[in-house]
Amino acid sequence: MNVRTFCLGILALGDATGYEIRKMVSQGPFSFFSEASFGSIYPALARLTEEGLVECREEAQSKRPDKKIYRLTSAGRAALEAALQNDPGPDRTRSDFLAALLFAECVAPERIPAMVASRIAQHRTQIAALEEIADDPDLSPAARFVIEYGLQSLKAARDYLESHADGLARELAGARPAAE
Amino acid sequence: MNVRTFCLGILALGDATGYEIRKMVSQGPFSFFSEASFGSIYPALARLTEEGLVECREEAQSKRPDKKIYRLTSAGRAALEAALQNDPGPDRTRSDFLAALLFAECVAPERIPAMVASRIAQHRTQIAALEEIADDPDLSPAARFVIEYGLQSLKAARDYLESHADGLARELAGARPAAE
DNA sequence: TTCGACACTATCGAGTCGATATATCATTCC
DNA sequence: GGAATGATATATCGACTCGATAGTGTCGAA
Repeated sequence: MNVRTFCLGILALGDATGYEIRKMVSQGPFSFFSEASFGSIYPALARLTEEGLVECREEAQSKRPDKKIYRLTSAGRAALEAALQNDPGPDRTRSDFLAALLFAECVAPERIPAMVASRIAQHRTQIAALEEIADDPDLSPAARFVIEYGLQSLKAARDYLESHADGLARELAGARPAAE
Repeated sequence: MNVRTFCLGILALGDATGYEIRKMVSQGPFSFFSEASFGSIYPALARLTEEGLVECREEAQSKRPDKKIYRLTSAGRAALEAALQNDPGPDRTRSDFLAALLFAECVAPERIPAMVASRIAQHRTQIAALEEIADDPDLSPAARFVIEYGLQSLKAARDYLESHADGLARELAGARPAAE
């Protein structure tokens, strides 16, 4: 799914500005499984407007810069439906942490325990943020499902780190006892 | 972590051709948390060679196209160590599936149960593939740790889908009973 | 009163993806 | 026997996306 389709989808949930779309992607219920920067959102919205899939009404505000509020057209809704027909590609996880672990093992193994500890903390923060979102009683069934899904896999990852960090440290230490 | 650093890291584990790097990224122990296409690997290797961080020896093969085997130089190893100093950014999961679920809810809710079912199948396949890799007794401690980590979070996701798919379907059906 | 956070727009260069091209051999299937 | 497929291996190109940056104004806090 490209940013284009993503914008269509978010606008299907309600009108929004580019700024709001960005906020949903980076903080809202979408935050843990998607990314999109202004550099892709604004051009996407511009092109979608050209093609008549979204409409834009400009709202001049006296106190702030103009708002451009985008709204899905019926052509846009049809395009979104079409895009949802083909089944979504596989999930892709990008983890610099795991990559760094593998590389560190052969370049700087002494750093590994600290890396794992720091990652556990990050996981806890992320879980807390998601749990806060999950508290909202107004979530739609699908939104709740998605958030719980993320929470479960995040917690599994955290639990794994917490219960196996020491084991890894021991193995690493054991493999190169001369280093100490 | 960019493809550049990624190549350095993989070469730290052993000499390789561009093709082999690609295979490790798309199939090996790296497959579930990283991606990189030829379009980024080859330019990265070329630049790394220019900069003296990797060396390339060409091996003319009679029956196949020439192999360009890349090897990390000591400068390359130093660069990798430096890159591993700054702690890795947060993990990012990109899930078109979850996005599609949220969008489908308001555009084509009747498709959701099929989408979930298809995703469960995909998860099982992915888990089986990872378990096969995990069977290798020669895995280094860190590699085993990384694979187990992936396996745990993948299984948690699968379990969640398996045990909550029906609930979601029921809620969806309940919310729009007139559709049936 | 200056500082930073927020709301809102937008662009640019560098990096990356996905498709495609080229070529040879091995295997498999009809 | 021959055709199709797929693995090994190289590499490029256009389109897309990221991350940084820039501008402009409000508001609250230090």
